[in-house]
Amino acid sequence: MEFLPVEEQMAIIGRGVEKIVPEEELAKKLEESRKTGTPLRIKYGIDPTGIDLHLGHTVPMRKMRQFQELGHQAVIIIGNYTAMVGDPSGRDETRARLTETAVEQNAKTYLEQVGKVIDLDKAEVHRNGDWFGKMSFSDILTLTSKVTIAQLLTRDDFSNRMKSESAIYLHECLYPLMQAWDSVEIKADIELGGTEQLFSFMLARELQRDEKLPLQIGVMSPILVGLDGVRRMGKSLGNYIGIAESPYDMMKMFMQIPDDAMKMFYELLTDLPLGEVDQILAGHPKDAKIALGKTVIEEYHTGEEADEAAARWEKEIGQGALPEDIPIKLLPPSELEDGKIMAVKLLNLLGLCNSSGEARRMIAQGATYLGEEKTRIETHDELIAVEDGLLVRVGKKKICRVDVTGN
RNA sequence: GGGAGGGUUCCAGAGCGGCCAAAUGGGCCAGACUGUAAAUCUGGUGGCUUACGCCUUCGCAGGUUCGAAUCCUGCUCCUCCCA
Repeated sequence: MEFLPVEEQMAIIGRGVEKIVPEEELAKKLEESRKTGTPLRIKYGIDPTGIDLHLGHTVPMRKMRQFQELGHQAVIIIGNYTAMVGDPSGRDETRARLTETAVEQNAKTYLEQVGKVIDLDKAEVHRNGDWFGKMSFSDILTLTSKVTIAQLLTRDDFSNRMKSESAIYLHECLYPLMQAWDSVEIKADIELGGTEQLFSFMLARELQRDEKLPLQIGVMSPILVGLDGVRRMGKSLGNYIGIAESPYDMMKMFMQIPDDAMKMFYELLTDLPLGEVDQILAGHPKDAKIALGKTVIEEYHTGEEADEAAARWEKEIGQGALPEDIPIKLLPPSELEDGKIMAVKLLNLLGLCNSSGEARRMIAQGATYLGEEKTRIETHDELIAVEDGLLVRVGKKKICRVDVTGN
């Protein structure tokens, strides 16, 4: 097996990485691997806790792919047991525990998605239940005797919870230990993850030392921010772009990120040379954002689809053209009087507003429009003459056509 | 087992027995602005009603009172402290 010179490998690995600990050992490992022709074992663990992976997850995953391209061995851990605990990292409350079957289902869809980024044919995939499931209680005792409570409590997430008097459950304390033990089991040389994983990564080294194994190195990516550009991209915050989403949906979301966040997105989600990125960012922010969206969308869909999505965005949002797919909502003709209906009732019946109170508010705020030419509805008791195919919209996002014919 | 403090509208978090559908902040929605955004500013954010108004909500169940989110009793759940 031929490997690139160490410096070249380091350059690729170093991109978009916040911390490598301990950094000096990485070069040594690479050196060693190159000399002996042995690929390094790169670990990345995912807990199948939900269904959708989002771009935040892809940051370490992309790093993994780069390692693969450099000729190293990808080792994916499906944390089916850790998922049952719930990672306390960066959380201020206990995660709901998942059942074994739910986890198993998630694991399947996860792998499909992971396969979009990582070359699964060349990767080892393990479930940590394979070893944790076999542990006896005394094995667990041995493992738990490696860490002190004080060590655990130094972690931010735990100490914050202590301060705010919220609960820390015993099983949560095992999480970092379990994650660390995975590294022992698979003899990891390098582990990928976000910066919040530092504690577990270091713990893994201690366990490996105990087992007389080579110590792993942590390669930690920065935390990708979400659509708000501030908080981390995460499912619970609802600010994420899922990798299974349609090209157009992705494009819309990309266009929503704050300008300032673009640089980070470029760095972490694309392979474009950073010099080129700077050039793009020096241009018009809107163009830069479209280019960003296209580049990323291409990875999960096709180039044509990415182009289409961009064109459609330009048309529908940029120029305010009508969307391609306007839902048609039935309005029972019996609701009409002389072909007319009260504005509030109309919005409510079409499901554009959840209650007539909301409809009233929307109208008062000037958020309701009729027809192609976007005539505003002025008052809540206005009588609207409804014709088949009438376009009704509320705000920017809700729109439909009325069907009064009953078919 | 003992003690203390809590459970309020999406979240956090105020709340004097009447002026509480309930402060404030966040989130979210809308409007203005704009290159999409962000930021900013403005408004909105239980339900029903054309309107006056009405109805349901403050862990649960009762009670005191003309009147309770606010007082009392029981239950329940949560957190902390001592053992």
